[in-house]
Amino acid sequence: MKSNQLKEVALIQFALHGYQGASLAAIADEVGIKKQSIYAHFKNKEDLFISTFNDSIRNELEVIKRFLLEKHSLSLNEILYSFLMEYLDRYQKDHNMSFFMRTCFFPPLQFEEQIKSGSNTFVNELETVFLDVFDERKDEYNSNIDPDTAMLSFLTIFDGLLVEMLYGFPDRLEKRLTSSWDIYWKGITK
Amino acid sequence: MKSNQLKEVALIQFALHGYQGASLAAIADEVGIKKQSIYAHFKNKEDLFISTFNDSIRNELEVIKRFLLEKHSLSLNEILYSFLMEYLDRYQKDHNMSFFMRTCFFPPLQFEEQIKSGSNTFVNELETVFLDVFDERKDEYNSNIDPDTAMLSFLTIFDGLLVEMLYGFPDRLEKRLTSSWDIYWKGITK
DNA sequence: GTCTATAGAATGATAGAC
DNA sequence: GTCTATCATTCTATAGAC
Repeated sequence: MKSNQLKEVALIQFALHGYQGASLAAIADEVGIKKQSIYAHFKNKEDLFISTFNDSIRNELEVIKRFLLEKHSLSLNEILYSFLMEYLDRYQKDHNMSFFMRTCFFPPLQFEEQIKSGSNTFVNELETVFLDVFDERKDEYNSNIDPDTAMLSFLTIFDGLLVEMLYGFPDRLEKRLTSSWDIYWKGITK
Repeated sequence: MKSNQLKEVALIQFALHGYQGASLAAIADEVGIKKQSIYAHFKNKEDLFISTFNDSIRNELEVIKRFLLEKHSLSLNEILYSFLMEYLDRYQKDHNMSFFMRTCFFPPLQFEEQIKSGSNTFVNELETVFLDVFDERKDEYNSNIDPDTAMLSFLTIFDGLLVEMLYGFPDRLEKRLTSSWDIYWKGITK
């Protein structure tokens, strides 16, 4: 379907240049049609953008849930650490993360409310699925620590590593990952 | 000086709308001149942007160094925790952080190298000044932990909280701050 | 240093033929 | 559903008067 193809290309263009920086001409060009033909599939640029954003939320949650399902039989330590590594690695290959973060962190002001609502749904869902992980594995970390606390502090480190990834220095990211994990694991186990 | 005034307004416009989304007309308008008059102060839009960015790095480092100087007599625990709180609080009042993060995380592609060089300088300097803090206070946390590790994992949490701040839900940020701090402090002291 | 006038290109969008 | 033709608007930028 051509509208999906348009959304795929739009995702990359919006990720690279932002909403205002991405032009319909460039998107159409890469799909192999004229920019006017886009209007047969989407009402306007705003419509294309919001459709792309809604897809990207779904996609992002799906990737995370599939990961946790795959790793379900592993230990807490293995699940969490491999999640950090695999998710960070994905950034290089998949523009969905980049688009999603750019849009949530710095939304075009005319979409602010819609995007905030979407990102709120996303983070709530993310916290819920990770809380499950910590709830099911209470025997693998200090029993004095609330699962909610363990989950929230893990996700904060996750976000912090995303920032370092955005800065774009792989060596530094590597050092931050091992250091953060070292202190975090000490923190929830000792 | 009018060129400083232009940079101040440009900072806000770039922070809110990004490089492509901010127009010279809007910037000039807010300063009270015509857009053509900007060219008496800056060669072009790129020049205005890069000048604004270079100022913002200097400003950001200055704020951090001044903070650490002010709090120099406090304990490690107090310094780090108050840094997190005061820095996050500043985001609401000062567009410099917003502009700086937006530019470093998602640079306009034509400036990619210059911005990467600037952000590299910034993060290196940030790590250096915080390493000093940890080096001078080795008696306040577990002696088995390398100061570098303690510093890097602290800055990762700091970045993670910045992300939560960008999402824009103050209640959730508050919970993440207390949870992360709880686990982090356990991690470096026990 | 600021203004008016203007160029030249690109943008999002619409109308209508096929 | 895609095309050509076209429109209105906006954008960065330059030239030259004051």
